[in-house]
Amino acid sequence: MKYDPQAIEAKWQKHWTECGTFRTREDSDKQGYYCLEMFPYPSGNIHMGHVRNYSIGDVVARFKRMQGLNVLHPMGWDAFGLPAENAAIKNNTHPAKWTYANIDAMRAQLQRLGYSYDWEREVATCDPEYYRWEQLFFLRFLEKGLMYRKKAAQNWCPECNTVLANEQVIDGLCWRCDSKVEQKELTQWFARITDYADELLADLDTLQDGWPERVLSMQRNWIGKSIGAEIQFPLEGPDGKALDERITVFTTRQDTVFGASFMSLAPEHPLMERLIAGKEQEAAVRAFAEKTRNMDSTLRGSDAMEKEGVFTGAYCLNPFTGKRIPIWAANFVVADYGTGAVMGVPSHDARDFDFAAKYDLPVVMVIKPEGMDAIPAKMDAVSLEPGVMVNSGEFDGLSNEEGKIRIVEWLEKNGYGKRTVNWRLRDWNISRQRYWGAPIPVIYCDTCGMVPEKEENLPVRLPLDIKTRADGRSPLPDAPEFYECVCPQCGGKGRRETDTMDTFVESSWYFLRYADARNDKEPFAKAPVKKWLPANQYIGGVEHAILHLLYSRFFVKALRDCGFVDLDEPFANLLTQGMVLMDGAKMSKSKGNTVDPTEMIARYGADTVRLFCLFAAPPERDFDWTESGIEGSFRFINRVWRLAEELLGKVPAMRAASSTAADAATATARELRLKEHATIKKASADIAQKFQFNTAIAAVMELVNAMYLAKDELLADEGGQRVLASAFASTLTLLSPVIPHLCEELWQLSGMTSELVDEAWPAYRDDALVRDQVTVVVQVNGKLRGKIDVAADATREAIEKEALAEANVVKHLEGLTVRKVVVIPGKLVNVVAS
RNA sequence: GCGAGAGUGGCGGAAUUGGUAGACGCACCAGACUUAGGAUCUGGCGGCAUAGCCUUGGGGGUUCGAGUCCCCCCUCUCGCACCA
Repeated sequence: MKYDPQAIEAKWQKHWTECGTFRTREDSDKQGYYCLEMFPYPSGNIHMGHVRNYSIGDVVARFKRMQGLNVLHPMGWDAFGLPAENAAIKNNTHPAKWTYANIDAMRAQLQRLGYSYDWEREVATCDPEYYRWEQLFFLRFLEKGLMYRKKAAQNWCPECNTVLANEQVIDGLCWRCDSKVEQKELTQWFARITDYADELLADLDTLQDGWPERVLSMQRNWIGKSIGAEIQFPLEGPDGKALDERITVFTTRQDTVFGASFMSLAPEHPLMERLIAGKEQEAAVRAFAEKTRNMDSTLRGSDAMEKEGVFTGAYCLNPFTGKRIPIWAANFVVADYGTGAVMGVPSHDARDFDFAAKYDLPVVMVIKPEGMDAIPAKMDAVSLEPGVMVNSGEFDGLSNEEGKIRIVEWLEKNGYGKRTVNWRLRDWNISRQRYWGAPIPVIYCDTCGMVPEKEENLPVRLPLDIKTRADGRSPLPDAPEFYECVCPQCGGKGRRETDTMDTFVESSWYFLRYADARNDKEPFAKAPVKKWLPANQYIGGVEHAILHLLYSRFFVKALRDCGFVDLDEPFANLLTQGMVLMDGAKMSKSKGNTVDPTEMIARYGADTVRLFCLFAAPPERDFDWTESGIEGSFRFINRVWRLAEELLGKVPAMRAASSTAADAATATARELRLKEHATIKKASADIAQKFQFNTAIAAVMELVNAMYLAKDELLADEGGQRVLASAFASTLTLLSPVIPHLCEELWQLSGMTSELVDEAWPAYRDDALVRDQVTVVVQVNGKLRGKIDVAADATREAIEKEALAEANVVKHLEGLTVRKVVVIPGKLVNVVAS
């Protein structure tokens, strides 16, 4: 009988659906296990990246199930977002229609792969039954001050016609369409993620064991905590005395403050106008500021940009010494980091050193490196070494680390500054000027100002009977049927907010909704969330290392503080799977190097596609899709199929349980039985400890190879047949999470009345792993010279004696004196001789 | 510059954590079966001057023994960055 994956897979998929095999039981007394994969954007077609992601997840889910856990394995759709709108415009349809059709198509594709999802918990974020809860969260966040509106320069993508969060601007370009991002002054809604900066950073330590170091480090970088001080430099008045007005700088090197020889301000600094007004430098500074402003933002942030500055004509005073310090406008000072002002210490900062050299500013050493005798009169290079404070008045002689603390104490005592922490993280702009998103539930009223929508009026529905605009701009501001409303406060005429929420808001909590997906009274009840979260395993691409994974962590903490959950972190363990490449490059439509999973399934079946995705490389690494590679996986599956056919015809004992030592009477039978148990041991460890599916599969391949070699001999007697049957049953069990359809079919053909999905994961028997003879390798001075077979329980002395007698060993010892013999029983002997 | 990860056959990748380097698969070669083989089965397959020698990016070191541990260097990938 030919292996017919299409028929087999259809049969079992139908069976699983009809029996509700993968429906998660809330009433089970088994321990729960939440296996979560990043939900897809419903583009209409799954790609190989999805197949890889979800195949990994499915093996984990099925494996944990077989280990006796009650598994929650849900799937849903990240269904709002721009592509739907763009596609709708292009194809003259509606985003909702397009999206729901895509969801249907992709659901069918995922089902065709045989994934063990509980489809009854499916969520689509564009469903009002989903986003109504998000609007509720928004209102509660608003109440708590975690959402707020502010006017500021924002990242604006002219192509997408919307603002972008900082996290969505990559090298000055839009993350989605690669257009150059512009700055635009707008009033926008922000989530106060910076309130959680400290906790988001600190809690990364609790994820140390479960998350990849790479992701932790990326998040640390992004949050960007730096500890230092704010120092206030009074401006110099016309009489040379200090004014009340001060320039505040942020520095991490307050210990070098005595070496400050210039002050540099961002050209956009708010004090700038005042400083230059009426001075002879005024025109020059203006021109410089203009030039800097017009500079390409990507160029301004690059190494290539020349560091330039212009003297403003104004001075400030060092609060420690009263020394005059010239104030410069400098193009390298970033207006929105720190305070937009930097004290220039050329002696101990590389950039300041270059700047001082260029404009001939003084360079004074204030930190003398350890081991240096005299303070050099002139510094010809920057010094970044730790050391002892010099030229620093009362602080002379302190180590610079001690100095940091003492300087801060002085600042705080004298009112010239304080210890401070500066963050790179900025609040999350969640407003989007697009149509296909969740409406922000607030109303603007001429009398009352901004008024939150009443909770009982949720959801604020996104109107579906509305035509999208050809230019991509949101139709909502032109849709009175949407924005015209009654002010919830005064009953007067109100106007709804027409911005929608960033789709990353939806994906920041979908994993909570899965725990209680059909609840229509509240976003989720507390009990199921407590039961299932944090998710035991989260699996997805590393491209979300910052965006989605940081937002979700923030969201959970904010929900916790609003009383919705009792949870600090959403994902206990994270696996970031590698990309699927083709000819060394990421598969992409523009490069034309894609492989369509649907086509591969039609040709080989889902099991083969799953097998190849898992076997080709360890999950976290990228792998190259190759035609011959998937052929190899198909060949292996056929090999298992043929082996089954052969055994089914000849082995009456296929139904037998695990073979016994008595069955394994011959050497070949003993070897195969040992191999069976060794394979169980290795495959279990590879999957359980490291999700190394590739080596687990390789081990089973070895077992199959061994069965091929042994079968003719073992088929001869009943004991041998039982050993074969047992090994084959183990093969099916071990492979079932990877290629479930084939295994289930062969299990049934073997006469089993149970189903493999309900079988327990096999356990190996220690006694089956015991050998009476073992091979020990013999080295002479670390070089392999021979092998000996000895009894497994042979003494060290016996092994040593045997080793020294081995012919090739004897030859290599000729003329040498044995100095030492290292014996590792069961492994090797190393004869040290000279 | 800072941070993280990685460098092993023609290729994807293994190596029980200091103990036979190259499991398993791909590609390739040979044999068997066959009317046929792009099917299947069996075997071979790092390199070389082949009783042996060399070999895990390069160079040192520790050790009876190093892909694995330590030091120095090189290359690549990713993230952050005139960040004060």
